[in-house]
Amino acid sequence: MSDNDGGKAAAVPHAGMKHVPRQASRQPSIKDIARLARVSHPTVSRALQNSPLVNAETAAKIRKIAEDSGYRASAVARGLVTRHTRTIGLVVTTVDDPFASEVTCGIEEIANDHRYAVILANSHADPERERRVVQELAERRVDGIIVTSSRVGALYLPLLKELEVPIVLVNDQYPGEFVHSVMIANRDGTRAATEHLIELGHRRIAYLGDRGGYQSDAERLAGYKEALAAAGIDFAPELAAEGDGRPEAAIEAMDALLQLHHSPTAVCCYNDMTALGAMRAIRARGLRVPEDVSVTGFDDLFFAAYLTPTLTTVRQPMRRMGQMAMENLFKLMSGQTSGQASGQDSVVQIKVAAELIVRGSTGKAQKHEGNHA
Amino acid sequence: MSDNDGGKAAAVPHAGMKHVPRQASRQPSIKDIARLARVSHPTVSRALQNSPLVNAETAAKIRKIAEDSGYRASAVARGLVTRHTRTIGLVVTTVDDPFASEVTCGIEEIANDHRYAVILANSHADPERERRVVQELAERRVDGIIVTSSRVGALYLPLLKELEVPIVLVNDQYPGEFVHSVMIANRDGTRAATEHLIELGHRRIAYLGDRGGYQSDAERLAGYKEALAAAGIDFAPELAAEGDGRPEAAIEAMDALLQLHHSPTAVCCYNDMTALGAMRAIRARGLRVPEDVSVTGFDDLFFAAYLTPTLTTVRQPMRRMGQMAMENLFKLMSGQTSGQASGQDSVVQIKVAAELIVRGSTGKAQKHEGNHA
DNA sequence: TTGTAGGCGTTATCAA
DNA sequence: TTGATAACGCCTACAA
Repeated sequence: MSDNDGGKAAAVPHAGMKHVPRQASRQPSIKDIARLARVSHPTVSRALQNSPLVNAETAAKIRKIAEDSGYRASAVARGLVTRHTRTIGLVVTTVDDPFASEVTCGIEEIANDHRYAVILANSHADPERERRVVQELAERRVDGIIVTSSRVGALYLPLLKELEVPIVLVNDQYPGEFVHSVMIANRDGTRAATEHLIELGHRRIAYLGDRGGYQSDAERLAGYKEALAAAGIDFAPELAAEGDGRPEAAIEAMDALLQLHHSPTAVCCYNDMTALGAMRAIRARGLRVPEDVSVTGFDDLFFAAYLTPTLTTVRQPMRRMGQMAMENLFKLMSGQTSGQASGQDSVVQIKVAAELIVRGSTGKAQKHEGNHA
Repeated sequence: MSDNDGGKAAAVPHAGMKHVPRQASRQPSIKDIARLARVSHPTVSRALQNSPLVNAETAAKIRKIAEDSGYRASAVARGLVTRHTRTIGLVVTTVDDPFASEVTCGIEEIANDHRYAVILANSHADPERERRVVQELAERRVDGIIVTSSRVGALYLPLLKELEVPIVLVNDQYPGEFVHSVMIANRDGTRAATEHLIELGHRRIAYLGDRGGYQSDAERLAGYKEALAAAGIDFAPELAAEGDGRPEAAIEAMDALLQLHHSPTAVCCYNDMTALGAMRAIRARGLRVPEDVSVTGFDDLFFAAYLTPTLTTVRQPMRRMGQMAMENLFKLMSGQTSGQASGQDSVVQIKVAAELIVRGSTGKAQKHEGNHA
């Protein structure tokens, strides 16, 4: 008998049982069930997978026994032999960022539908840490990885090649054969927001960005510049400020803008969190939004419609983008297991449309405020 | 040779290689490394674990080879033999709830410090689904589970007994030997908030709760009632309304309160999201906060200090609570592996203090508004 | 200090 | 329809 425990399964702890309170008794294994049902373990395996090649009666009997004994097949053991874990890794800067948590929700939703588990890892926007967590995910043999707002960029390529795990990036991209992505139309978004401000008569418009060095920020800044250029307004470097994507830093940056000799009458923010800080800084100086300064955000987080005034912003379908990333990843994963060349020539880069939502934080420029310094 | 692949490791795919683009070549295994280093695989295992029982030179050589070949030990295989996965399961109602994401952050932080991975699962506040995801976590052989805002309550007990996995609940508790918890002092929190309103002269104070049936809500309602009773104010059932913990539902509920013949001059909300909706509803009727109606929240989410007016609320150290839950779980897990009776008589129920943060959304009651209907 | 042997709990591949 | 038997990749004795 090559059995591991010779019969002292959870159910029947005979032998040397002294008075051990609650022996950390193993969960029942497939062999325990097999013994109870008087069949071989492969049969149990088949029965539990509803294989047609097993007698209906014995299958029912087996399932009953398994049920009664609280048997739960070990995904660990299964993963070892099947070579896939039904697990994906998700790397976000930090989940307490509303953008990340919305995307995460979309991902989890689709993953869960397919009975995949999601391992969550925070990179804290630290490239080094990001690399480390990706490595750890690889050790855990995740079937795929999604990374949002990556900071690593080019550093990925060699790692990816090595990992041989499909990866999808959200709101970042890297021009390589291994990297697929889902991105919002950043440039279109801020261009639309800036055009809207221009239409309202603003000429002195600031851009309050993110110093994190994200591709998103570069693109949004570009969209802002495009709109200015199209309207014949010179880009004023002193009007391009930087926060870190969170309200606190935005306050400082906005305050500095307001202290400029010829301060802006409108500000196009990198995202809604930044806009939150900008609005606060504006009010702190006794100015009003939008009468004195108009503000636009980006993301359309849940609170945007609840602020006073409500926030004009560029909507990003975050949850949907998460879903798309996950669906995309599933495609890649199935393509890979089916022995296909892992989508070398089918790099998918999905671009999602951005939508300007006009609300109360933007208004007409004051007449008396000029257009040149 | 009992080797699995007879030498055709990732490095040397000889034999029948036709023109297969990129053979899904296995990641190198410990045996591959052993062969390359001309030692046995246990030696490799030891070297990689920095075991002192291996010659320093050979260890170095082995590590170099492992490094060069991109070897990453399989956590799956390791988990199978060590019987623990260095993985914990986290069940939240939904990660896009700011409270949940803050808690999640704290958990992930501590887990990551210990090189544990976190599997994220959303219950969507559905007891059935909650049970299902917990089962799945068990199949994946997580070493522990944390559940926030559980809806299952009593249903857990039998399941837990069966699972034999340590569990920690956040903001819910169940009086059983298997369930440990970290909770905020709900009752103290709303009592303090309500007392604050009473001190401001309010007598007609509403409570805007959560119909989800959470223990938190019951406790917060109790705290509100306590404060009223202490001040000799009768509890008016018509002033106890219910939302669902999100702004939209709160708008409706608040609006109904405002339509009461003798409407409230202040409202104590279940949480900040609810307060967000309440404030909007108040404004929608042309009333002002706090001049006409004062509002208090609960949680102190990031946006509370950025609203206009800023929100008076009960602070809950969410991230810290997540950390505590995780630290607690680690204690339970180590106690278990060390062969202890899994903490039967050491059920830990941590109660965290709530702190009232007074800001701008609460003000003195108007003189002309009476105190009885 | 190193190697041999065995087992962790599954699924897969054969025969029977 | 079922049962032996062999992996999967690692770790842990125990032996050398």
